Amino acid sequence: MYSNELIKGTLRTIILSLLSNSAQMYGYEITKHVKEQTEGKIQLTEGALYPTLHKLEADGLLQTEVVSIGKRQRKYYRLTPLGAKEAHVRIAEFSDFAETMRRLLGSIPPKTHIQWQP
Amino acid sequence: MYSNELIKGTLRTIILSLLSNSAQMYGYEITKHVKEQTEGKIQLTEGALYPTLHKLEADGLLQTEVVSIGKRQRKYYRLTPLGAKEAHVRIAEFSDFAETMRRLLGSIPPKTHIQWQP
DNA sequence: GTGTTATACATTAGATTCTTATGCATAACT
DNA sequence: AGTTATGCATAAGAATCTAATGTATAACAC
Repeated sequence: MYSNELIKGTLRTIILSLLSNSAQMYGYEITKHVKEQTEGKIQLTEGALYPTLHKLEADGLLQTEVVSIGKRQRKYYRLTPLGAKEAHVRIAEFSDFAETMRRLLGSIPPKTHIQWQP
Repeated sequence: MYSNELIKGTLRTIILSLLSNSAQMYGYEITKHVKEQTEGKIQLTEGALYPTLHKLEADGLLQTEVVSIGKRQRKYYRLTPLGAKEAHVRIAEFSDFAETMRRLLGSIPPKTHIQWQP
């Protein structure tokens, strides 16, 4: 598990990214998916997730559909067209940010040996 | 300039990393260095920087030395042994985190070609 | 058949940390 | 003489996370 502060600020990006890879997901599903995909290194808490989902919906980036499973209810979220655009922007931004940080931190050895050809 | 939230949580890591690459730096110098190295994409604000420096010092990760330049004063920060350890941990952690996010966001194609079998 | 775990939503008090603004002062440039 | 750069610092308010709590259904084990 990473230090909490590192994950801060990436929650929106994670949600938007997951929803751009699958038609729709519900909250609980998102937490499980992230936990599995990251081998438990990133674990979203409900107290952070649900308010953020509500915020993204209020901002017009997500739309919801409530589906009944027996007597339980799932609230499925999917990207609006605006949300799809935002997802692409956020994903690209994180990629750029990670590269900028890699250079700034400097001391991170590249995984594969790259011979730079001028 | 990246969206503010993306930078959140990386300030400690940035400070510790810079100080592990140079013997000592002062606050203003840190802001200038980060701005230049990132081509303006990351700009630290004083309201965020100084409280964090004070916190790191209070936590025993940094030690200070005030130097007079004419009538002005600079407060130089350097890593304590504990801070040096923490720097390595943080830098490695960010590297790991970035890789985890890369896989999670999926926006970068995997190195090996995967044929999905329905 | 009942205790535990998993599923599924949500809210809240408190803590942390950032933004934006302000304040003070020296030095350099134009 | 006025503007910009250097250099420290604090503070009110905003944003967002943590940890806890709450409610309820369903599955599984024994």
